[in-house]
Amino acid sequence: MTDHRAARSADRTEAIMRATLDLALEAGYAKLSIEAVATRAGVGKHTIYRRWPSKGMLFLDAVLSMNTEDLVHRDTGDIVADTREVMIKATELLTGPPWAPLYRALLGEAQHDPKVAAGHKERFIQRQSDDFLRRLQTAQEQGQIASDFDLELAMDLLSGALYYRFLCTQEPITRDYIDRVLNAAFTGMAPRP
Amino acid sequence: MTDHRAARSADRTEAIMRATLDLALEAGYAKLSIEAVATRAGVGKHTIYRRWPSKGMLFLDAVLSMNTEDLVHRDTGDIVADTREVMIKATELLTGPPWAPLYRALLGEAQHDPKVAAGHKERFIQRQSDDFLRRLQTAQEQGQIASDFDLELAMDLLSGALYYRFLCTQEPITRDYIDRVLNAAFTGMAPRP
DNA sequence: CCGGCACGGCACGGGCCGTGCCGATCTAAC
DNA sequence: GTTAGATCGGCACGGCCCGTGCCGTGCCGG
Repeated sequence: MTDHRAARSADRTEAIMRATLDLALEAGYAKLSIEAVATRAGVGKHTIYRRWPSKGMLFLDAVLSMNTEDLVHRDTGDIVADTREVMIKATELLTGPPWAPLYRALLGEAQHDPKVAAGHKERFIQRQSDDFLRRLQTAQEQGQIASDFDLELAMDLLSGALYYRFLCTQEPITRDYIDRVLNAAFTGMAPRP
Repeated sequence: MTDHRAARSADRTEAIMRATLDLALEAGYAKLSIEAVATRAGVGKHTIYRRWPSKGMLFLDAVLSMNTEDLVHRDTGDIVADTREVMIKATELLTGPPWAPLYRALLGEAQHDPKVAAGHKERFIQRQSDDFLRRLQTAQEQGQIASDFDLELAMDLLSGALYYRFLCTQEPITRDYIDRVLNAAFTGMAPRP
């Protein structure tokens, strides 16, 4: 049966990604080596090189195999509340254990490897942005966002503040901070008469 | 004379950092090795290890040895124009040749090495933020920014959008984009009656 | 029964790590 | 002037990991 062959192959792939995440959590991404992954997964190095072209792409697949189905914007009619909900969930997921060091290492690797950067953008950022943009459009049509406001820029402002904290200042992102970001982005810096 | 000793030492330090930048520009940070730097600088490996604890910290010093004196906010009385000027200068400096790949690699390394992250934050981010915050306070006192607006958040919104583009989506940051960011941050997303 | 295919295991040359040791050079103290 | 100390470049080492061959095995499809 071909099913058996495919199933065996999928099992191996999953075992390799599992071993990758385990080792990365134990010793850090810097210490991660193909040899160690192969040994941990009970697999020959060829079996890894046959599936992934580099350590970065393997790590990308491993990290993105996590469940992100619940990072979807609901539509309760309140754009601020719905956005806040997803921002909190995303922050807790990506900057809390166990994913914080993994996601941080992934973004770090993306700065060194363009293929990892492209994969992350296409398979994670893009996916979240599309969903977010759809929700923003609905809100704009309902008059909850200024009709001439650039929605792509809204995403950059909101996401940017969180990523800036995560990647540059590396300070904790609290719920209070998220509230302040939302409030600031909606009210704007300009003085109100 | 002690001057001679200190001068020789400083010369070596500078030669090592120079060789580091040269090699990083030629072959990329990933290919950078202490051995190659030592050979290029005409120096023993010990001389490098005596000065820096890791490749990351050497690279941090090398990159930060660039001139950033001109990234200072002027005060012409127009906060938008002054901010725009620095945002453009900073973007051209950090995302254009020859510093783009170097600064990108530095941020990538900062995700793997906490000491590099701390050094970058303390010696670059903090320096820029302090200057920016001072200029924002003046503007707020003059009524160009809403009196109750969180100025730290203003920096996160403006800087965040640029860093998000640079590190996550890796799309070009044009002057038009900077203008749109400024405009969006000042007007806010909320509908205006 | 046999052909092919993916596999685990092993070994290889090569590169770089971080660390010792050596001899040369220069400084500072006596 | 001589000597003790510090710093240097050069060299070599064991160790780790890279990416790639090769071999023998077991499982599937024909």
